Amino acid sequence: MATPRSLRHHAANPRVTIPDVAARAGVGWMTVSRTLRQPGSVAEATRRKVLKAVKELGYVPNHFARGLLSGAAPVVPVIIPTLDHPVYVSFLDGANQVLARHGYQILLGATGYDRGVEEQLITALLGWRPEGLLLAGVDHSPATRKRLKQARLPLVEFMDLAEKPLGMNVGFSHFDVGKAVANHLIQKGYRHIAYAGTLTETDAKSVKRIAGFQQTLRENKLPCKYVASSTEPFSIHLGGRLLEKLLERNPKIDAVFFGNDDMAAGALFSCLRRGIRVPERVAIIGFNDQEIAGATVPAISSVATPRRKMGELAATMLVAQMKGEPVAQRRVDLGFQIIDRETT
Amino acid sequence: MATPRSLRHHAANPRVTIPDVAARAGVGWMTVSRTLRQPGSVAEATRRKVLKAVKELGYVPNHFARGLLSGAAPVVPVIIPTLDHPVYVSFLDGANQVLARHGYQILLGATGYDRGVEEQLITALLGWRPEGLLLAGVDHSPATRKRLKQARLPLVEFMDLAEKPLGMNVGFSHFDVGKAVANHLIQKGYRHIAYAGTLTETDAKSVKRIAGFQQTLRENKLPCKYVASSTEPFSIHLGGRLLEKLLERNPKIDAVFFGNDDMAAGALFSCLRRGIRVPERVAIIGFNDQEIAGATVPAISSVATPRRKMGELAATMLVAQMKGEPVAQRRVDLGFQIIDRETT
DNA sequence: TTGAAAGCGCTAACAA
DNA sequence: TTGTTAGCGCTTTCAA
Repeated sequence: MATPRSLRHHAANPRVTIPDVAARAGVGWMTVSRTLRQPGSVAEATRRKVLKAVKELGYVPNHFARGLLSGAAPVVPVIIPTLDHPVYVSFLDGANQVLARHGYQILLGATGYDRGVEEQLITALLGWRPEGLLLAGVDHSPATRKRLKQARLPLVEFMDLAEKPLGMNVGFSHFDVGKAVANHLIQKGYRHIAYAGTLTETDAKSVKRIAGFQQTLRENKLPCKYVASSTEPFSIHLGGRLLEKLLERNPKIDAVFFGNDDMAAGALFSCLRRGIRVPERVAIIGFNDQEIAGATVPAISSVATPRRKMGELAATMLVAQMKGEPVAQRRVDLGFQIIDRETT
Repeated sequence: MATPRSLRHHAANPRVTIPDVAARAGVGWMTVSRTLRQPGSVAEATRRKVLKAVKELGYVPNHFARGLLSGAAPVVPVIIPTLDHPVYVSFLDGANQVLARHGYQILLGATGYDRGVEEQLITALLGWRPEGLLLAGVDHSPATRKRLKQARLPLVEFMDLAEKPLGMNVGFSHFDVGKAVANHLIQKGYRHIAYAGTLTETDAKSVKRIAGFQQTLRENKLPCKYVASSTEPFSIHLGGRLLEKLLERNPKIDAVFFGNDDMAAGALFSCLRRGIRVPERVAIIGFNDQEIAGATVPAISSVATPRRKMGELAATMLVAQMKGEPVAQRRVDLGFQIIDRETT
């Protein structure tokens, strides 16, 4: 019986298989397979013939057949909310470096900050029987948690810290970031401190950052209700608009913590254009310490977060566990660092 | 015979299979398969039992088995030089949106601008029998070209324009960008015009851009040898250093075309810090029109390139061909646009 | 050093 | 409406 037509989505490539190579090389079926896997156990002349045929025909081993036998594929899904944020891209890049070096391929999944999508994505991706999984964030739907537990595969949650990680965990505490930034600004003498950002209610990490931030303000008897947020994706320009809105509504505001450096930079540029002095009139601090923060004039204060390193470490830990090696620490707090520059 | 142990890389998840589900649901083998594929052809009660078992066991269909039957997988490798460049990330994001919507998964490949790596990557990725392929650039090694021709699968080369594309092609002419920028600067009255960037000899697109740029200068009897380049990855700070080097070596230089906006911004910031007037003392123009270009004070002139749209279009064309639909235009020139702002 | 046979999980055809 | 059979491409074991 030929391949069922209904599954043949399209007139495809001439699927070269081992028998094809064998025919071409004038050798037996198994000889080809063996030449490819254990070249040593095949006569020199035979091997040369086989390799020649492989090359001529452009034979590429079919991962499906292998995967079906082994029950697992050298792929690692990386699930992030969006590619439209340099932080996740840096993570991805770091992880890719390490995974590629170990022969793993990345399957990309972007959830758009939607838990439903995350759930579907994970289910679909699990169908590839990946050896491991890299998952952004530590707050997932119950269904997702259950699925992941059932799958029982090596996995690393990253970008945030979990009390009870599903598998391994690499990140830092966003709540602590909020606290640290608030304390920093208070120490510097600011008293009317605002937060500006996006996804202030959707993204668990933002929520935690804001919670730590506001709690600290409250503990210091300072107003903590100055918040500007937007449902549109963050951008440099949005930062400017958010700052303008904030100052308009509450002229007393003297410092603003932005959800990331792009928005902080936009706020700074807006001030530059409108002649608002930074930090004299209003202080600005960003988040993530992207390169732009250290480059502007004046340079923007920020919070350094180790995202590339996080990617490398998460991948390294995952690889170790996939290979069955012991992993010393299953939960790593990478910390963060406040970078005090010219805008605070 | 059990699964061969040597292929079992590790103690893995308890691979739930259709027979497992069938046993749990107390129904036959095929009934489960059918419930999943054609729910209509199964009795209501049976179906409920099956779905219940599927849920309880956390069954996920094994893509390998399907792939083995159909000979192709709903995955699309996207091969780019690096994730460390916003342009490729935007493309990736655009492509991912479209591909995800059509049920395709992205397999990520980063070549690091290395043709050898590109070749290996493509070979490995072809083993997944992807239905299609997205490939950055149009300049590939002969071996790569041959492999791709043999594979005979739908593919789109993007980011640049090819005379003779391997498959489909979406991009714009980097040579023309170079010409246009040179003409623009000449028209504005600049006479000592430099290029600054990275990968000036490695990346075919840079090479073409510079060629068009220098040819135009030459045609206008202007010096065309002012070039500053670096082998390190581009960055905002590098832009500053490159500009400083250029002005030091050739004080006559009155305009610089940067290989991207990050470097242009770095150059601008450097000028701001050192009190060099832009554009009076030196004009600056970037490339790609990233958001930063329009946001700085003064705003940076640049060349707008349609990278997200390119990703969406490339993916759309690919999907069409993968589904066997006709594709009107197999080679699309998306063009570019010079954005004249305050730095030129 | 090479060949033969079995089976990984699933689905399409056919039969009941 | 459900069960049976065969086979996708490959690797492993066992036999020659």
